[in-house]
Amino acid sequence: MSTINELSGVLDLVPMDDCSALYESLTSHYLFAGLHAADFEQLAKRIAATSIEKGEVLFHRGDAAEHFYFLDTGLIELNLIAPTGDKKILEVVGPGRTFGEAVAFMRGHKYPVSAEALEDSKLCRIPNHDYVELIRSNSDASMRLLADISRHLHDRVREIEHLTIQNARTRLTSYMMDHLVAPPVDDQATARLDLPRHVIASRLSIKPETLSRLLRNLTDEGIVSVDDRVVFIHSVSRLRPYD
Amino acid sequence: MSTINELSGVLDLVPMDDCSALYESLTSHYLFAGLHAADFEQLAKRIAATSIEKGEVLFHRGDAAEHFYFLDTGLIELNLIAPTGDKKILEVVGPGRTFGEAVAFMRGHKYPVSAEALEDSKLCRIPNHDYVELIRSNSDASMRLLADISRHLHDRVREIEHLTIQNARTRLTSYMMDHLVAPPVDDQATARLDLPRHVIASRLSIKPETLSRLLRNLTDEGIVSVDDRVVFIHSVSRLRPYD
DNA sequence: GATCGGCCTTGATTCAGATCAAGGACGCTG
DNA sequence: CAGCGTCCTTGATCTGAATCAAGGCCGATC
Repeated sequence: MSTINELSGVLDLVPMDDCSALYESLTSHYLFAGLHAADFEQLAKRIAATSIEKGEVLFHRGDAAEHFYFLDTGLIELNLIAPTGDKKILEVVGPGRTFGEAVAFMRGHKYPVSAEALEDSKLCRIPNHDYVELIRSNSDASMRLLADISRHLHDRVREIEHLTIQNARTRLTSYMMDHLVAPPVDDQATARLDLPRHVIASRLSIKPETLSRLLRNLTDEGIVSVDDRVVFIHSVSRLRPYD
Repeated sequence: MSTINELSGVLDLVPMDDCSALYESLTSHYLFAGLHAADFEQLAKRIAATSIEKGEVLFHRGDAAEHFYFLDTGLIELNLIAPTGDKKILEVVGPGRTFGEAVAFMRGHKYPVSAEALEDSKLCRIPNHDYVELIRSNSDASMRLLADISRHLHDRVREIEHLTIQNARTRLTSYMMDHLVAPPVDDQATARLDLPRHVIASRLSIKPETLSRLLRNLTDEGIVSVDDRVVFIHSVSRLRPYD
């Protein structure tokens, strides 16, 4: 699997300001919203729009990290890969979100994860250096970035909690509760499991077989009904007895 | 177990500037080193020195987080506790290090972990609000804090990697390599496991019995010799075959 | 509409690590 | 130095999830 970096000669890396819709959605992101218009225009000149196809790898873990990314359309997975080939999906990033922004401050400036497209995606590539220089003189933006990275940190702590003091079943039920289409009413709710089963399994650090069996158990116990990607939860309190 | 907060009436919360040695070590910490002397003096007025005994809990997960801490002497564990009572030690903090500083920027301002003293400890308590106000006007300090929190984030990602795509034995060997007394020479090295076994086990997310058995296996295989807290590694390359 | 190839499910079996249970080795205290 | 508690080790057994192995269910392609 080749990376964008290796291929950048043939990829459509266009200046971002050629693309006004993208410009709009970027400026409304909280990491850019605080910037002065003139400053952002300067930065925009260094931002490139690009796209990658499903299955392509945007960057590998360990690659030198010169940029972070804003996802316009599509879906990107951030993963870790074992020497044995086993893969753990840490996070699935959807449109309107950034990723890789914390790496700018890490020693060594290497990506700690790989990024691979789960679907054809459009994104823009923001140079770390220029962004950092910009926020250095903008304390509001710095505070937003601090909040952003702290939230990531908190999310990782929660993940470690799930992995260590909870089991596979609880991880699945947490995942469901995080993917409700609406808040529960009358102890009932509906969740959309809007990703392929094997992707959800990897996010939960289980095998697809185990995910399948857990869903079967919950169904047999009368707690949920599963219809393809939609899970109807008959009893939230039975699904999450310790909440 | 009661918290410092509940007990603060009886605890020796003294103004930090009464204690010049502590003052010294604080100013040399990288989160404070960048501050102007005058600014720091202002902040110091709001910093309180305190101490807690082994086994006491400094704060519980979920407590409102108004302060972060600098550890002067002693040892503090940051842990997560399951409803079942199982405990996972996320990190063991030693003298000269801070903890809780990322929480200032988290939504809700609640500690995501608990902090408990592994040994009698002396520390100082820095009010989040004052510190944030100070670094807001100091871009160098902001950048240092960003680097600090990003490093924590990276550490958590590495931990997730260990938990998901590696096994207990590999976690132990990584831990050993992180606790060498000196760089390996001639494929040999010495590690100090300077914590009680059950603490190391919890850090590695295994049971003490498993840790004991893993050390036995490594010994039986002739890879290490264990003498109480000192582990002599006869062959680093056999200990870590994939490095 | 037959064939193919992904993706998911189901069943049988295995395995890493947990749990349960029993000592052993100490450092303390009286 | 006897008695005790804490921590660690060892052995036997159990268990949650992985692995191995078949099918089943599509949707795509000719």
